[in-house]
Amino acid sequence: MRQPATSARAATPSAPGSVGDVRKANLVRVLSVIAAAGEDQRLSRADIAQLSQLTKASVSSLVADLLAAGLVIEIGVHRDGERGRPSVGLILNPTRCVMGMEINVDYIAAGLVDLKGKLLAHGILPRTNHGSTASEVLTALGELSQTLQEAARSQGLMILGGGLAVPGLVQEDQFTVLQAPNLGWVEQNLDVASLLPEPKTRFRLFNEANASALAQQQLMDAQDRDFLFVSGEVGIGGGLIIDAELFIGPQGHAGELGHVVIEPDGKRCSCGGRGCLETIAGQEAILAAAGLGAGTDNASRQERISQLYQALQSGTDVAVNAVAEAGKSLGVAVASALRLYNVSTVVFGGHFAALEQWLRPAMEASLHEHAPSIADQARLLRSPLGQTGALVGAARSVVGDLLEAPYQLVD
Amino acid sequence: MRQPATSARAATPSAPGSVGDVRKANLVRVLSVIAAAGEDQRLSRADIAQLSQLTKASVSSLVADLLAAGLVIEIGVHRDGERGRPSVGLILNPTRCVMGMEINVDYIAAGLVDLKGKLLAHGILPRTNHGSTASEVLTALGELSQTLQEAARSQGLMILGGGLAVPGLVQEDQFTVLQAPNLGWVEQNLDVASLLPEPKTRFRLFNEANASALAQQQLMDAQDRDFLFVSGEVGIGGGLIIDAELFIGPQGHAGELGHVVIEPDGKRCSCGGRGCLETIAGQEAILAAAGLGAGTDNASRQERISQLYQALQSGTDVAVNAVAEAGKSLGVAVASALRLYNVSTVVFGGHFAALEQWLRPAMEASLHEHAPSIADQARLLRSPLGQTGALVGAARSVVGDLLEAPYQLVD
DNA sequence: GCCATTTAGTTTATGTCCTGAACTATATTG
DNA sequence: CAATATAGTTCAGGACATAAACTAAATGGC
Repeated sequence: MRQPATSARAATPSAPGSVGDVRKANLVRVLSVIAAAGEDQRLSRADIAQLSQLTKASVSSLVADLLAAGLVIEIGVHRDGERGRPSVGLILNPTRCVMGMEINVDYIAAGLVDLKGKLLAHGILPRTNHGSTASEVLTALGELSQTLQEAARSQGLMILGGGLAVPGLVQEDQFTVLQAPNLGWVEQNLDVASLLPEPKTRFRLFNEANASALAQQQLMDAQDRDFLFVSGEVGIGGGLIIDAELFIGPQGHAGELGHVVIEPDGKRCSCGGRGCLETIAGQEAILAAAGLGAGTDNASRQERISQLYQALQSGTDVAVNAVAEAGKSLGVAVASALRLYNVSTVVFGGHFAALEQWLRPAMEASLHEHAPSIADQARLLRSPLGQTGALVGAARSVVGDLLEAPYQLVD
Repeated sequence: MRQPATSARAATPSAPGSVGDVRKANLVRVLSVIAAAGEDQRLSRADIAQLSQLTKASVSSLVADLLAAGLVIEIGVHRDGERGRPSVGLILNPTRCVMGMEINVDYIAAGLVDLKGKLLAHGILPRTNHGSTASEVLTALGELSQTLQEAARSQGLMILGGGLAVPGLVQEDQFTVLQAPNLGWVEQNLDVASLLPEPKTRFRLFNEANASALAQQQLMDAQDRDFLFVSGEVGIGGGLIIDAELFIGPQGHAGELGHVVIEPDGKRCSCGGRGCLETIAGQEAILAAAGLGAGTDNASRQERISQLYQALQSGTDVAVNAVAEAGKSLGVAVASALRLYNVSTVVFGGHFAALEQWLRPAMEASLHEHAPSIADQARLLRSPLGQTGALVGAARSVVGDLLEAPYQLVD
């Protein structure tokens, strides 16, 4: 069971090498040119020919297929003030979309993302998922999905596929969650068939940090082709983008920054190890260090987190120090990760984004202390992604798959 | 799914998408089938047609081009005991080769590697390169190369390209060594033009650990498509193979295991950081911990290393403990790296291979302590590569490039 | 108002390359 | 020596990109 390892993409058809493959490749080429166009840009066939290095004749023929497949539509345009025959604008079909979904510890979410990667509609439902079985959660998510499917119908949107993000290790090809300690799941098989209406063309399962990294990618400059996204949720996840592609490693679990060893003689971790980053910079670890550990005042985690922010705002030493300590450890983990991956940009999301002002000084100092030769080029960014980040990323990745295999939709 | 950055291969021609590209792809396909054949296997055109999924007609035509390019030769075969027209055997041209070279701290080396990846001839010249300028070392290497070129001439071998491995960070596209602290080099531009005879088709520069990883790959089972090679030389390098391709990261420096942070409050490292693996498990660190630090008895490093092995053989506590301590730290670094890369096989080369029996127990214990959930699946192997490893790997990689771009040689 | 100019897009002839089927070449078996 | 089996080549046909010619539809100058 060989997995496409580094990107989990439907690899270029490696079957025979016939002339037909050229057309497949060129369909992708044309489509990617159209997809890369700016928001209000309406490329003509002539523009595409120039950008894609194909001839006008080829482009016309390829575009005809894409129109037939419904991936692209024509928009008549009369360019004022210029001579010559006016061009016909071509854009990605705005009525085609993909459903993105997320199951997190404290909520479920779903939304519709168009072929441009824009979130058209979404719903977030608070829900305590820890302890629920997968099927219970999926039932709730299925209802949320139904609501969005109706919204899609009323707006004339066609749903072409779906992506689901969960906070844990996944085995994508079998729709299985291998481990999601924060959900209390071990080896849960997800029956995702009911989440989407027919005809879906593709459904994929993602780790939450990986999906968020994909969403973050959309927000970055086009030249930022490499970065590490660090997701501070209940656990600490990581998603790595290399050469503008998600790098997931041989079994799809690369980027697990939360279990990088920071203190060889440190505390026991939930993973069974010792001294992992999560034991110092995980949500519960920070809370505990700030004197707000589980059980304090019988408060829920949400309440304790609120208390933490209050304490930070008022400058309470124990809280400030707890976060600074986490920042120091994050700096160490980042130093090692940057060395191993050879990336120079790190984007922090989740509670790390929220804690930024208290985290950053210690983190930067630690990075300079432990890897001065790369610290100066390193960029540490705060992610603006909110609760919809993971679902958008999951959907966007499925959109990417569709755009890279348009011939599956061409008759 | 573009791939260039992660594998540094001559990417599939991403220019226009013409019918001619099909032929290029099919040339590669046919050639890779021939290259994948066993040592004594002589595939016929019919065999190739079956294995490559192409028709006999196509294969005949493609093979004709490969014969013309000199990459493949025919060997007449009469298969006894079978009916039908006998087949004509096809094998990679055994008279084509690539020169692999290495500059290390204590020696320079060069050798000829055929298209099958076999080392045909080689020379190793002890030389203290630390302190020499790049041009001095290259002059010496050029002489060694001349010797091998004469050997090649006398055996009728044609040299198609070359690869050079150095113990440091390289910028391949400019033939520049950015840093090689153990050679005392900073930003050295290598004038490699004189190292090879014309017509060379390709020359590449490698980090030593990366090149060794490529050589190790040749020794692994075909299904071992992912592993981390850890090279214990004067420094500690790493080479990562993902999905049977070298992963070098955005700037080509991924895998720097030597500067993973093991002890956040540890010793200052030569890289400027603190607590890096090299400060504990580097050659000098182990020697120092064993009471054989630089300057001891005015002995050279080679002599001190000999003393270390003697002390280990006789069970001297301080030496045994020094190596065990290094093993523990290696276990920590490996735990983090396996988590970040999601590979499960690690191969140890250089002095780590030599120290295996003293290193392994502590390393395994440490890995189980710090990452028990993955330690059981992890395989820690000892590399049998000797001093020719890096040069073979560098050459083999260039061979791979040639076999993946045969159309450059086809008229 | 008309014609030259300009740009968009289509049509057509051509060449490349793969495919499948027919065909040739060369062996073994009875 | 004929039947059979396997290897490899030849040839007609189709898919596709290309370049150049051609049609379509606007603007601008006179």
